[in-house]
Amino acid sequence: MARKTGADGRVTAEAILRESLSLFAQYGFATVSMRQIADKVGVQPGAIYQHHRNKQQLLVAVLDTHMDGLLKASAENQQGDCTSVQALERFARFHIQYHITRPDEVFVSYMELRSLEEEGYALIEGKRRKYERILKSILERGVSDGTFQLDDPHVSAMAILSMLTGVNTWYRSGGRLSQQKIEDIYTSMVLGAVGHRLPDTHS
Amino acid sequence: MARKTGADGRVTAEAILRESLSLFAQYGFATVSMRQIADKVGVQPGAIYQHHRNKQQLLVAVLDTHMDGLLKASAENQQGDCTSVQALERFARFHIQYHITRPDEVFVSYMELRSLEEEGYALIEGKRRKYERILKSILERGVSDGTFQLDDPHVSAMAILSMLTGVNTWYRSGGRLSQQKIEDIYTSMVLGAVGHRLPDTHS
DNA sequence: GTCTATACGTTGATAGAC
DNA sequence: GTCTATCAACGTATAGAC
Repeated sequence: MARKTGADGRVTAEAILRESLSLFAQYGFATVSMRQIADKVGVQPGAIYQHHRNKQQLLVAVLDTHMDGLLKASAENQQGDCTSVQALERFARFHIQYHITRPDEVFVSYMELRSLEEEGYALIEGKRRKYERILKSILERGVSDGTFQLDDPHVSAMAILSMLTGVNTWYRSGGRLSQQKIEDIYTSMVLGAVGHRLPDTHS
Repeated sequence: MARKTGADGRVTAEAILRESLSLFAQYGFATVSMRQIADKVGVQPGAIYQHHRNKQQLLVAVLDTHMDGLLKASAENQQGDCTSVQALERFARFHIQYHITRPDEVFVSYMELRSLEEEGYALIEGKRRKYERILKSILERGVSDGTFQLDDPHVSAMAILSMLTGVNTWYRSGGRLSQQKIEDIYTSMVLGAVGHRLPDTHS
């Protein structure tokens, strides 16, 4: 049969990433078939292989797109001079904002690390480490200028990231609390956890 | 061919749960086949259906076993009178100890919630909520007796649980830090996050 | 770039012998 | 309770026409 004339490759490419992300988030990478993705995009399964070598590379592309977006946005967020407390607060608010508004991307990025084979894992894990280092640097600065009290910047960074990213396990938009309020609570907890006191958020 | 004589059903049943857990942790529920499990156990695929109605019920059994163990151990840990600070510290140390020594169970319990169908999900989620409520109660007590400063016990409980459970994403036994030290660091961060100060853990 | 058609392995689950 | 044998459905990926 004839091919679909007038089809735009870039549109298809974007649709593949978008629908893959959505399906992976809903059912998990292992469960989703190339057929399902093709159906959602509106092409035949074989057409996906025009854009990605195989299913594994499709997953890598999805995760890599997310990590690049995160690193770029976080770099923009961290520019400008500020104290270590301000930097930590800014980081915490940024992280929550970015993650809370992208539940699918975040979910897939954390859940499907295990589905990555060696090469893709190294790529994504490298970018994740780069992001973690941003927070670790802030903590180290706060320790050396005496603002924060903590024993181990690396462990504290990991703990804080787990705590912040955890919002996504319970937050649903339109819930009891505004996004602003959630940011406030988490920021206050993060500052407390590193041994810094806010004047008083409890009133 | 003849059946394997002298086989003990209870031994097989335990082996199925044990090997399923291990395989689910390593490869993910969706990826693991009944054949793989049967191979590890040393039986034929059909034999598993003597113990579990289908693959889904096998997953439910694995997760339910974990949740029952967690709830039982946590109930034992929380008995006896103590202040709210002591209760929180005891909870934090318990949670880390329990989770850090059972990486597979914890990993599967968090990752495969999505693989549960309605009925099984309700069962497991109910037990998870029950566990969360233990921490929430401790926080509420600490707020009402003026020991903790926090705005929302529910959100704080979720944040603390994310932080504590997060140890499992980076901790590997035999690493740089002793388990005791890790407990100390996390406990100190938890107490800080709820607005309570330790004398000085930084020396 | 997209299509149809298809190769070919693997899946969950069942039937019936022992 | 375990075995062998088997089924129908579905998986990824490729080949070659248009």
